[in-house]
Amino acid sequence: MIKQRITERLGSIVEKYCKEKGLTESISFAVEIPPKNIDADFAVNAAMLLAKKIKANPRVVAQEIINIIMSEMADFVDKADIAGAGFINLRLKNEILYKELAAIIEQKEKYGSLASNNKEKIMVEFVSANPTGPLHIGHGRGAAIGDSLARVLRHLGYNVTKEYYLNDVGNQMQVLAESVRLRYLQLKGDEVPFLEDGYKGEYIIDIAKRLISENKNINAIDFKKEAVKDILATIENDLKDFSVVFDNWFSEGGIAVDKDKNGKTEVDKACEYLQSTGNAYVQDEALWLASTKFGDDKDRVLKRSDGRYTYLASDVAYHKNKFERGFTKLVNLWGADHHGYVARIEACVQMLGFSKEALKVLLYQLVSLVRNGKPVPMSTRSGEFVPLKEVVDEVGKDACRFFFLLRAPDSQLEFDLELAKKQSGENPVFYVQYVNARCHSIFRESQNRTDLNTEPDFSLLNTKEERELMKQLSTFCDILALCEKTMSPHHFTAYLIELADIYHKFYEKCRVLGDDSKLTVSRLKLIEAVTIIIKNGLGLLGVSAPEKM
RNA sequence: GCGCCCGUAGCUCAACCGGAUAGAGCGUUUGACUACGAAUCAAAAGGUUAGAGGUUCGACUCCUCUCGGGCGCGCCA
Repeated sequence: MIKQRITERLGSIVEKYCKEKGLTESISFAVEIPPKNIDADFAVNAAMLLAKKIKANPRVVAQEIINIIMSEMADFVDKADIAGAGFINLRLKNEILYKELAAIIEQKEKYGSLASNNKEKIMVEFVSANPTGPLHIGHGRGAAIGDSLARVLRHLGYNVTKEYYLNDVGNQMQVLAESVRLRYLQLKGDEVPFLEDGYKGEYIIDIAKRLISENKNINAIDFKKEAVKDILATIENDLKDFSVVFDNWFSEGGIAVDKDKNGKTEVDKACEYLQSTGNAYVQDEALWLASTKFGDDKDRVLKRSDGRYTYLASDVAYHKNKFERGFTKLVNLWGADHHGYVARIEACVQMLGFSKEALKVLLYQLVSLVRNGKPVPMSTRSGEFVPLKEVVDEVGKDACRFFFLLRAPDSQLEFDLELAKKQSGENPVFYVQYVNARCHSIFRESQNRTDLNTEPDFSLLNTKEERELMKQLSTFCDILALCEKTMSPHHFTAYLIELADIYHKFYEKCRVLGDDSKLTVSRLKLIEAVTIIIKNGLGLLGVSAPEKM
């Protein structure tokens, strides 16, 4: 928030300066956090950029801008000086930090929320794993990223819907049904061979066992329906244990199977619409999507020559449906193995009359598993996959989510199962949670004091450690903005680790419960703000903030 | 063969539109508990940012090429 305000005010100063120098347009400069060895709160590169434009000495330009800053932003800036090639380094007035501290304490969990001015309807679609087996660890990464992103966007005031797209039609469903049926027969004693490409997991046998225990006639059993029912229940439960709850589960059957009064499905209608607008055409008895018109490298089949639709046709109809439900921004979170699909779905969105920006496809790299130094294959059909549930049960939901969000989605993530199972301080989540526990321990201890019935005076918070702490607390909003800009919540893990680091240093140097009542009360307020930010930040990541550990 | 992503400390990874001495955690070494939780802190060691060239005041970041890893290239989902 502070950074944003500084940027705005500097913007008008720079603009004014540009006019004075006869430039027709202003420049876009950056306000940054300087490296740790520099004793300043913010660094501005405007002078260097301007110097280039007006062909002047950057340090001279910097001095001229500093003169304006010192006269126009005296309420904000304590000190401004030139460094290096022409950086303008600013030191904030402490009063600004005190004000921010007060805002955190007053607004609590609402701090940083912009609920009033932003109501855009956003859909975040993620996980969307086929209902053919339990979620594995790769789905977990998508779940953690998607859910946390949704939490961040909600905190920023967007009207967010989390949706799971359910591919409950198609070949794989037949294979699933057949897999269960064959297991059922085998359990009954028939020596039928199993499908080579069938689903070989133990859960298939469990489903068959349940069906046998219900003692129904085999002809009365809808194997597909029963299998999907059990598997979905498992998926939903595993997600719940991972603190992920969807607002909506969208069935592909609803658009590919269900028909309106004219006997048409939504997929039929979407394809007709594309044809009517010249974006789909018939060739070799198949219906093609002219996706090359919007940047794809080849056109794609929507309807095969035998009359069956492809998966893409359903997906077109699905995205059309999303827009029809009033969403103006769609976020799709896909595993990187689907990246070849991005171009064609972006083409679809444009064919449906929306801008390319209305859809954001986020790819996350797959998780590679290591167990005892050996890579673990992860195909759902191999029967050797590692379920999300197994890892969550062993390392805990908090550690698991934090771990997934520790890295940028673009990075391949190596998940060492043996390492993840170690429930020790090696996991950074404990380091962050420990801050909260320590603060609450002090709160409990402070109950024994009778002299704390006085108003805080923030101006007593003037050590280097306290100032660092207040600064870090005040950048919470900047991290929110960064997550929005990059559409990734992972910045919060780094932020919280840094906050924890600063807090622990503060803890060593500044005793909270001291002889001076006024100072004690002020520091109690400071660490109250710390607990608020830790709890908010961890909350955005779907991680708990225990008061005792 | 073509396309997308990645390559940063021993390991796993950060680095906010291109910015200052590239940062954390783990691991290693050495210190610190008779006041709020040592799940902590202080200090040390560890780097030609895969390689080569280019753009510029300035490149981990942008461009070109090479090498290496992952993934994708079907009238499958």
